[in-house]
Amino acid sequence: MRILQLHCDSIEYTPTKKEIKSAEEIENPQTQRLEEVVVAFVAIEDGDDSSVAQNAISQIKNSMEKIGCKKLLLYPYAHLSSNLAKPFVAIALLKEMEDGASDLEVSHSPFGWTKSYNLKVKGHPLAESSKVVTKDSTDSKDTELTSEALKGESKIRSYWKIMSPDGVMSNITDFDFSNYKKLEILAKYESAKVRHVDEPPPHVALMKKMAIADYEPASDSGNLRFFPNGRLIKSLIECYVTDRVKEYGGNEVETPIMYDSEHPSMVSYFNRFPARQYNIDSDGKKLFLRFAACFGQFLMANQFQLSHKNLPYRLYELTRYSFRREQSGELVGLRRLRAFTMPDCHAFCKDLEQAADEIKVRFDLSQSVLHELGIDKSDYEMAIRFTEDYYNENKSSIEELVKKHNKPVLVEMWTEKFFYFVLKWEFNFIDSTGKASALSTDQIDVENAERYGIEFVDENNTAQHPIILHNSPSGAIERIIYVLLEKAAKDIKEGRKPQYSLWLAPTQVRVIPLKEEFNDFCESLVDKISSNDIRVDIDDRNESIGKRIREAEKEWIRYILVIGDKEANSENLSIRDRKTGDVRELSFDDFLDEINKQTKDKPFTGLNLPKYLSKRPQLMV
RNA sequence: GCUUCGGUAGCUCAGUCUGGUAGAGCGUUACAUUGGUAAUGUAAAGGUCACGGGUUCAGAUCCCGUUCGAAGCUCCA
Repeated sequence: MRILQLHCDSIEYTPTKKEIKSAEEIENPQTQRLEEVVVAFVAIEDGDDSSVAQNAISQIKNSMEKIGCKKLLLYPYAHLSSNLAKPFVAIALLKEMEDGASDLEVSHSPFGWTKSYNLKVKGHPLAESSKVVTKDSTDSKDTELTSEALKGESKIRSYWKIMSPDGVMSNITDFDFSNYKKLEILAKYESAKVRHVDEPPPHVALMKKMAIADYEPASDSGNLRFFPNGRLIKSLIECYVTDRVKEYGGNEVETPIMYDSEHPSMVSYFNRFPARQYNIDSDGKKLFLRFAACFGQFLMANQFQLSHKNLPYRLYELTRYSFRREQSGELVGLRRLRAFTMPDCHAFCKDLEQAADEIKVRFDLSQSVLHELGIDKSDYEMAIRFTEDYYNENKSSIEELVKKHNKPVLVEMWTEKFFYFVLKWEFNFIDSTGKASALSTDQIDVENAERYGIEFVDENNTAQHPIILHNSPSGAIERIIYVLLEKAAKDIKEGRKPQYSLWLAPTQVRVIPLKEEFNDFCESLVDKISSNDIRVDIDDRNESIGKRIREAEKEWIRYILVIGDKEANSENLSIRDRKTGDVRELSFDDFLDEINKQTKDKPFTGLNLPKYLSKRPQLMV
């Protein structure tokens, strides 16, 4: 950071025009005049951080004390350096310096504007000085860039409670958890931050063994690859969630995966929520990979002409991918990734009342989607967080959500609004190692409509900012697969057969010819079955019948048809049902019915592997 | 990101403490076998012991660094 400090009789400056896109918004670009003031021209350089800003402001304050001046103007002045920091960093640090001098009469001239100015510098020896403050010259115990938002977060004050379905709140220490063990884990996990695990989560081995997904060493950590089985499962889940959101009223859109971090909306957002994101330098443009679908949808909604009659209006996108550069130590299998697929549905509502109605609809949608994916209420615990003010004014609508869940929920009450939302709920899956992971979530956002300039015209023909809800009905798709695999691992551990929901099974029916001479018969049988939208394959390998059945079992294939003389000459099919382990006789049509009943209302896609096992490479053991 | 532990055949792992010819099972390939509801038999191929450096007559083994993974911490808009 470079500073030119001048003790002036007076300064007069006039903002004339914005120099960069991310220039600070100002109310009135009028001429400002200050008298008996220290003007600090400041250039914030690449690499400067919070510690540099603190150091700089304390040096300025020191010298001001010497000359006995109480008035400070921070004047962002790019021309002192050729190695400037990114604007959003600069704005944050400037703000931090201003806050650090709140005991003085302090102000700053607008950032990012061309200004004309006129100043009269005093004639005493200490009137002019320059300073260079760098990280090296600063005691750098805090090397991370700490913005106001991050510092604010550590200062957040909140109270943890448990709310029963009847709306009664109790302290965590008073609540009887004996019937709610998982809620107790969540409560301890969140509030006391108690975590101890000494084994890797079992889904990591399963995702490889079942040839679903694996780490890709040639990429960055947390960027997985999905094998044909995994792609098929993921694709079906993606389709299903999208279908359900569209049915609810979401309009699917597609937006870019990278954004300009110097775009004004981003600057303001980053200033509030500095992210760990992937950055890309492209021809001098500072791009970042999106970490949510919010930007794309908000920037799009900004262009829409909205009337109160259009609301609630719902936009939806399934991001493949969202990127978050999570700390390397936090990445695990399919639970926590750096690149993940996230359904994200925003509802623009005209006021808090409409938002409270809308959030109920989405709450039901989320529970229903999870249920159909194979995740029941008993598998997750609900947490709800809100500001004290929101609670006092909307008590009954909060209680209604808790009542819908019909189990006690973890409550976090914030004394102030720290984030952009006033309420947030989420469903947390607790795995066998006691780790909590959020699945579905919804938020009531009262800030971003203004930040992104989203407006609707109300009944009185006045422009207003809508309230925005942020719902992911399922949470990340990878995380859904993680939950399904963790549940399967639990089944294995407790002696039950793990299984896929039939609509998600990579192979639904396997046909095994007893001898080569039945291959033709099997071929036509398989064609007949697959023409009814069923994923069926043929194990034509030269292996014993026992071995081929065993391998089908290991792949969790629900139905096995062994074809020999008896079957080739029979009207009926002999079906080995893995669920029971028995062999049943069924007519072809009854068999189709049985399958269709289980896959009804679910998306279908064809077999994603070679039809013949003899043509299939082994991907994983 | 920090601390700790780990990386040996395609996979799962022994061997490392105590330095001296690279091991097993599964899988793969070939041949035989044509089966009746959870593993047919025989044989073969397959390894710069993660990468780079050091100590030593000699390093998978001991030491240092890097990288990837795991657990804990921190974090999760």
